[in-house]
Amino acid sequence: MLSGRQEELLKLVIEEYIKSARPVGSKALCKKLKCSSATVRNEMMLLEELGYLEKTHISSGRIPSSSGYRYYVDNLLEPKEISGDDMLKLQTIFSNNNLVLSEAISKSLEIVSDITNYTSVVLGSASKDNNLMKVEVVPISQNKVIAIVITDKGIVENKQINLSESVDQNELSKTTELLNKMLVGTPISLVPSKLEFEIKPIISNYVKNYEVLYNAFYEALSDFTNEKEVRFTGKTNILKQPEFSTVDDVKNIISKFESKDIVSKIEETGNEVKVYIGENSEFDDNVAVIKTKYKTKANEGTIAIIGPKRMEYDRVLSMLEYIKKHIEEKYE
Amino acid sequence: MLSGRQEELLKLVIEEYIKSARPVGSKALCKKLKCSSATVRNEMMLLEELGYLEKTHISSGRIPSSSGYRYYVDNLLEPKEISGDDMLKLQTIFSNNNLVLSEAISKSLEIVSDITNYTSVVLGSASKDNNLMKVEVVPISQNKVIAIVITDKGIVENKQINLSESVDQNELSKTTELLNKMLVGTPISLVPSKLEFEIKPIISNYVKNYEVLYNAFYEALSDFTNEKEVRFTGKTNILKQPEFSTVDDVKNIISKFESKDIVSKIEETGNEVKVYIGENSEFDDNVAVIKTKYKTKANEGTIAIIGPKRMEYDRVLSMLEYIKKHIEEKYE
DNA sequence: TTTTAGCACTCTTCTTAAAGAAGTGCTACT
DNA sequence: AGTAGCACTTCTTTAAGAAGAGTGCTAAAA
Repeated sequence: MLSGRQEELLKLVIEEYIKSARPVGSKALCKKLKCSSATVRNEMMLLEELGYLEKTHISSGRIPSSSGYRYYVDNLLEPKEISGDDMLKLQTIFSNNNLVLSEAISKSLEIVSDITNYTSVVLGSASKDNNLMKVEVVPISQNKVIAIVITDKGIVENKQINLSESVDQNELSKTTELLNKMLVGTPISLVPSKLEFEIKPIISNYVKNYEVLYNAFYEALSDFTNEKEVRFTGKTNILKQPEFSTVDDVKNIISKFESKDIVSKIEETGNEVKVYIGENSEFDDNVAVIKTKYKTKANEGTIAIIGPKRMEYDRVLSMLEYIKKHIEEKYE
Repeated sequence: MLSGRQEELLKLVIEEYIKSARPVGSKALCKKLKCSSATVRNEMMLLEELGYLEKTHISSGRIPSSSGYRYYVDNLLEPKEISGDDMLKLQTIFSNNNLVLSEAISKSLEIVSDITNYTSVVLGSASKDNNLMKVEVVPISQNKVIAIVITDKGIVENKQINLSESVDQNELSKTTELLNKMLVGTPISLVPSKLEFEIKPIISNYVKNYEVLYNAFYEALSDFTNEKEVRFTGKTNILKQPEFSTVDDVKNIISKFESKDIVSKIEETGNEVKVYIGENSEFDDNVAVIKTKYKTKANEGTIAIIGPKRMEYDRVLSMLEYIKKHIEEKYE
């Protein structure tokens, strides 16, 4: 357990480092702690032994370690209200009634990204408790049809299908009718198995190209579950941070942004706004990720801010909380 | 006009520089030109005076200037057939009949990007000569409907609409019916004005929420014309090129990739495969862009490869030509 | 027992110098 | 016209020294 002064010191070091991005020396903190630099040094040694502070080299000032930040976020950060300025900017989004959910999310994260110079990510995903509302098959030429699937939450997916032979108009509408009759109201996740085991046996008798149609629907439906859209804003913002000052750092972080498994790395399951620091972020040792899941009736997904470990935690936390709350209220 | 030997020399310098990425000295070319380094130097001076070669400093070897590359591409590049290996890889795409246009394009450019280590861009855009095939309005809750627009080229757009008051089911289907009757077959570009001037007067009498519906359709339709999708592959590939060795170079090029007006910078109007070098590329002084427009019945757009000026022009040219040709044939 | 002053020490950063390499331009010769 | 030779320029690398920042430790003061 840290003493009051040690906590105070840790806090000062971190906040100073967040501002300046350079190691903090003992002298700089004398006045604020009302003691001499020697005393500060002694305390710093202790904090270093405990793993909260580090040195970049033997005679440098101190920088916070990942667990230093961790301690700071968990224990030292007073639950700060969102600042008036920041709130004002976000309000322009949530007071606009013409925006649909995805726009509101994108735009509000854009604001965060702009004013903080960090990078934001939205991981949109259609929630799995969509129910099928309507199926439509529209022929657009001799051997091309479009399968359209609409859910009760207002999500529309479509898939173009090339048929090997031309399909009879009648067969098509019969199929569609049947599909609608049997599928409307079914949770999307159950549709594929229903297609396979309940509908296929009935319909395969009198529709020649059933296989093809089946596949097309299968693909259109899999877009709901598989395809999680990732939207970045301000990918280059984070490069303005002084921690990315070498070519390799920059290349490294950029290629992480582009990497295929970004989804699994960003996706959040918890319901609170959480802070992941460094190694802990699963993303990159040199960044912190603040993220949360949002959940409305129609959708759920993750919103995240990626910044240097030396990040304005309180500010970002309060903004993300504000956004999450308003999204969930407004699009409930 | 350049002498035979001068052309030969220019070609050798460029090809050597493309391989090595370092200034080419006179000694390196003696054997190939069967003369002494002094002679090579004399010719080099001449080529420098003509603006085709440059020095990085007073006693360095030569590197090609933008107009050097230009001359090379326009006059020295024998129209090279695509190499067997490259062709083989691309054939896997075009022999697959399950791919729709946009997938085929993306995947083939992915291949180019992978094997060349340059960055590729696809600028997809629904062609304007889509005709409206079907309009659908699906209510999903009390005061939410989805407007769906389908064209004869198989493009589907949808827009969710929040209605201020709940809409009568009957009114909705009447409206939809009318819209279909009057709009089917209309070129997409003409739909808005038709909506405004022909349909509005008729319908506004007996549908309360006509304004809202109108706006929704308007927005769904504008997605066809406005929204040009930009898809990059291998954004980080180009960073492997040695010309991007300083932080600023990297940051600079990355932020160009992210910039808003990327569309206008990449979009190509010409029908051939064209090469833009350096300043000429409109994109960045340090890159070359090879691009062409593709055009099928349903779509048109631009495909482009962005690489260093020191790019394997012949290879990329032949691959892009191959891709363009096969796309246009296959999806004609 | 806690705090402080003082000092030697370490490591970084900046500047300068010197040595080596690469390659040119020019002159004079073939 | 082509070539050999050489002085010259510039870059790159390495080394060395000086200045600056900040530490850890010791011993004295509170």
